[in-house]
Amino acid sequence: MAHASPGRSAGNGRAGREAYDLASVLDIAVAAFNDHGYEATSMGMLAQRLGTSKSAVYYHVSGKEDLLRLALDRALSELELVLTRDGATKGPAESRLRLVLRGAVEVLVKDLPYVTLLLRLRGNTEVERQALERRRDFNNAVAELVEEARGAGTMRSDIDARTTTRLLFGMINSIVEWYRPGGPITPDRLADDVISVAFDGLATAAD
Amino acid sequence: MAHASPGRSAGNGRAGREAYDLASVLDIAVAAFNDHGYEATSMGMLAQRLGTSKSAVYYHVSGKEDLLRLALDRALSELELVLTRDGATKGPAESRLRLVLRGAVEVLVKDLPYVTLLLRLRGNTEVERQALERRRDFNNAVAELVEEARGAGTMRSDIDARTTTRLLFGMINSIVEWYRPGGPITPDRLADDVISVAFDGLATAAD
DNA sequence: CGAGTTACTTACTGGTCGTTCAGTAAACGA
DNA sequence: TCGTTTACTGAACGACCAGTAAGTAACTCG
Repeated sequence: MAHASPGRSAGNGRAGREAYDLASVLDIAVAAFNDHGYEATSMGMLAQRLGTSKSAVYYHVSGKEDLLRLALDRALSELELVLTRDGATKGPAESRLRLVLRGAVEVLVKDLPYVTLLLRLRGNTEVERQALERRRDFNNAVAELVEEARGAGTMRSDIDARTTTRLLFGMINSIVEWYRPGGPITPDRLADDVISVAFDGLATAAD
Repeated sequence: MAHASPGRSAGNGRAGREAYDLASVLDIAVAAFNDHGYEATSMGMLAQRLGTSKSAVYYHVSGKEDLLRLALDRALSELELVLTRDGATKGPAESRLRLVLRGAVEVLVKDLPYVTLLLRLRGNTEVERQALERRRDFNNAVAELVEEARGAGTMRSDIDARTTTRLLFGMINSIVEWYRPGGPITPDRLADDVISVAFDGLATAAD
């Protein structure tokens, strides 16, 4: 029984049968993890969604935790790349901050399921704890930009810096809970809106 | 072996042995649910945290889902009460909105673990779906206040109303992920900060 | 001191979990 | 066609899961 589902790669010059490629397996695994939670997702459920058997999955990955590790690494790598983009390392702190925030929103939308998984971690296994540490490093990098912008006088300083950063991330990260690509709002527009609300607030501009 | 742990109620005039009271069982269950996720938390784990046996837990509650239902009902009831507070039903839309948001932050802090559990729901069981529906009703009530305030001209209208409300909730709800009572920031100050950032933004006031 | 009520304990059931293993079907090069 | 490599299949394993059944210890009341 040949499977016609996407994610198959055949005729690639290698010997042996056609196979699922890892990326497809990962996509489906991440979707399942987000639907039911990582721990509550069984390997049997993954196999069912892939249209194969449990043991077939084990041919591609070494175990359940391996899938989680691969998925989290993808999300984190993309986020970390944002910090090294042109414009994120030079210039006034506020414009660097805006650029990094915009980049974060873009990554969040582009790899929505992967970042969603990352943002829901609780840190109960070593894999999760290491991912949380990398995420904390990213957050700290952004927090430093906030501090710099406060020092430069372009951001308000009447509120605790940590609180500021956390509220900022709270707003941005919440996107994974409701934004779905293909809707009326483009990713570009979303980034504009988020940054505008974050910096200027929801009240009518008072000038 | 008499247990000296808190959450025991003895000498209350009833016949029979002293017992855990439901509130303590619920507190510990909610903490465990938040640590590991609801589905990944076993009744055995709950029993261990309570210092009893699995079947002892079943004497107090009819099952695992019952614990979830009780916990979610508590969080939702408190949030719904905020909508009926004095000042939340009369007056200008913006001040009503500010009052409701402040109330939401207060409930969020007072019943932090319970609201945390509510905010992490995925809707995989009937109990979860019903709780999500009540939560959506609450969100819609706040969304109406936002619409009114926009109509009155006190809130900016250049950004989609749904997006506005979602970013607002994103910021507020993120509190459960980092705020811990007993720290340097009082709940009152937290509410002030959140509402100030939401309405006026993070940029230095331009006047 | 019983009698009655409450709050358990110990032992167990059927089912599901992540993972493994021995065997095999399908594609390839020679 | 044959041998090799690749990608599986189906069955099984021990551990753990939510929930149950039957017995019993602890307490109050009369």
